[in-house]
Amino acid sequence: MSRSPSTPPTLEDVARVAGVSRATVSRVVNGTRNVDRKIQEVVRAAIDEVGYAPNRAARSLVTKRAGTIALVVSGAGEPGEEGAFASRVLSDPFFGRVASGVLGFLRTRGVHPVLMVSDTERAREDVLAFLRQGSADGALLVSTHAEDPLPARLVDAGLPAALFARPARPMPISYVDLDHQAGAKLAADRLVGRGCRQVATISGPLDVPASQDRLTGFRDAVARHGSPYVPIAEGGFTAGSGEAAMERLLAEHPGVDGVFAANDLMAQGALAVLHKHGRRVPEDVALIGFDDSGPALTCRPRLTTVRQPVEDMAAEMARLLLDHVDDPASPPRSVIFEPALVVRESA
Amino acid sequence: MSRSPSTPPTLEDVARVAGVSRATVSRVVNGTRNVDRKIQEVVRAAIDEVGYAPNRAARSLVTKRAGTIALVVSGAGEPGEEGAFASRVLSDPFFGRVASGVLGFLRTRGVHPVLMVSDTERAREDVLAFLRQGSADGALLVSTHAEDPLPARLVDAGLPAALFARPARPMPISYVDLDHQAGAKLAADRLVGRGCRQVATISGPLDVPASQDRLTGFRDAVARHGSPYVPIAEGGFTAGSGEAAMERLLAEHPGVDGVFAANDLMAQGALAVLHKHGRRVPEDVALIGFDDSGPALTCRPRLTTVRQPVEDMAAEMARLLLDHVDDPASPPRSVIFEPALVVRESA
DNA sequence: GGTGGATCGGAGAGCGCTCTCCGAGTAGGG
DNA sequence: CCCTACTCGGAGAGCGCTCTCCGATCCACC
Repeated sequence: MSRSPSTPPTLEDVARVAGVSRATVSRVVNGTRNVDRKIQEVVRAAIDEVGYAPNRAARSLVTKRAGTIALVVSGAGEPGEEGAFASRVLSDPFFGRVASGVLGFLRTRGVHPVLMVSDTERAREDVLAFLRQGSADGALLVSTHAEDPLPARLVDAGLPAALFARPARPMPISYVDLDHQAGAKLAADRLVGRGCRQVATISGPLDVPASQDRLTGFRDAVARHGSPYVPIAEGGFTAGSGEAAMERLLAEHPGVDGVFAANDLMAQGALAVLHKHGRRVPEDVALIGFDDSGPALTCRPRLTTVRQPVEDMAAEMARLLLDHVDDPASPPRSVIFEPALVVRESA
Repeated sequence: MSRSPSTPPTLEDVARVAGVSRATVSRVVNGTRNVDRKIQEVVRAAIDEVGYAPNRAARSLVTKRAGTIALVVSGAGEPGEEGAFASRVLSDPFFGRVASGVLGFLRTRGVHPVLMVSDTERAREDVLAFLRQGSADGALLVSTHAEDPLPARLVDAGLPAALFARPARPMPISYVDLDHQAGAKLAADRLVGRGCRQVATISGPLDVPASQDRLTGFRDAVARHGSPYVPIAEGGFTAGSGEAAMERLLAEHPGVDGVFAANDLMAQGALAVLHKHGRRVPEDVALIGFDDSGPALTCRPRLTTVRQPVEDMAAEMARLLLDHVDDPASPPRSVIFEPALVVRESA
């Protein structure tokens, strides 16, 4: 127990100590078939005695399962920005919630995710190679922009995968998503309900399906309240882009009294600009964000926002992938989650 | 090329197509020994033709290398908070920067990190088991609290590891760290230099070495300027704890005109409280944070803060680990980085 | 007491790869 | 022309595991 041999103990060692065959030890370890009670105890004692841990490589060589999946953050770095993409995305609390949800689910199944960033063609090849060489059984994909070629490549290669959001183009792949339109409607109803007469929106990048849905959902809901026109300023999901968008909105529509930002970070930026211009929130301008992330709580006033159940969605995504890995013949599935309005001070 | 056989191509298949032996293909793939030019070309053509990718499990079975390391976020979840720890840490932009630095370095070496959270005894066992079964060649550890037992356990088990911060108790293990005292001195000098007469500090949890260092570094530097007493409010590195700490400070020392918060999140909280009490920043109270993270930039006024080169540190940590994995006989090493003051509006 | 079936342990093949050892070929020196 | 030295491809063992097949044992039932 205390002596540490140069080489870790193997099944063979356990078998010798327990006085049984390798196969029997394997059966005890994996719980396959019936093994006599007494023999089980002897084997378990032997395992403890030698400090045995099954060798992952040997096991997956024969089972053809890695017991690992890839958690891929996919997107396009600006050429030459070298790692800035990784930094930006990984520092985004939204990704933290996704990772946390994935981890929370996977730990119940004893599998661990490998973290990968695919922001260049080279990196995409790495991901594909990683999966093809059996290092991971499948991929969980969180894309940050619409034209990501990786999902299609995975489908073409027949590699199991699940996405965090509906792909830009329809393809046979599992995904989880939010009913973004419903979320935007929640925001619109709240804004109009509290008496806003001139609402506007700071949208996300319009090539992202989620941004489009939030925009059309917001527009439709506002239209249903009788206002056909909604000023838009497009942002990039960052605080800085939210500031710029708010400035534009204020310049072009000084009378705006209600703003729906397509995420909290942009709402935070908008808030700063509103403060700067002496507009009180929510008295002069009501503001609603999206995501219910950290910034929503640290803002003053705290943000009224649309909450997506990100952790639950991420867990479900992991479940979809694992199910597909277990039964490769099963068809792709999608699960859509419902958002909820979290009312705080800003609207 | 286009037909997809039920089973992926192996070395054997490549060898057959190329008309050489398995060994030769292996040599070409791995670049070991000399192989005749022409044969190399034939082999490479065959590899492309069959779409060969070396099987990771088979390879690591014989090389006894996983080609993977574990990136462990270690800390104590409050009993029963179930996954909240993971969510909190992974959403922390600081961790995002660490992950990004690690990833940036590892991708140059073709290794990928497995993300693990160890917040319970069970989870710690998982990490240990994961390493002992050879699923990863070593561990990168980011601890959030001082009494983390994992580093010692890794050392005892003889498993390669590197820490992101100096361990609470000295032990033979590699780590990178910041010269926290120097960072705190930077803040103190700035505060005193701009004329603050009554400075105070919001410290991190005092059982964390980094917090202690920042506190003593700040105290010493202020003392060197002639003020022996520095009011302290202990926080927990969260925005909420920063708010509470600032409230206490203001209640007990209404005349405070300069505050050093041990991280940006707490500074952000302090800022909100300062606003609430009608204190202008930096005119009435100058405020300095630590980390130069996202919140520092999104705050208004933007935070003057002490920047740690987190990405560089994380990359170095990964390098230390990989070096140790390559040469297990090499002694543990530590690398200390220098902080820099980033001057913005808050001080 | 004989027989069929169920239960459960052991033997051994083989997963895909690396690497040592061997031997064939070539070249150079005496 | 022979012997040594060096280069480079092939054969084959073996990494640690799972799993199929086989055979031994035991029991129930006729």
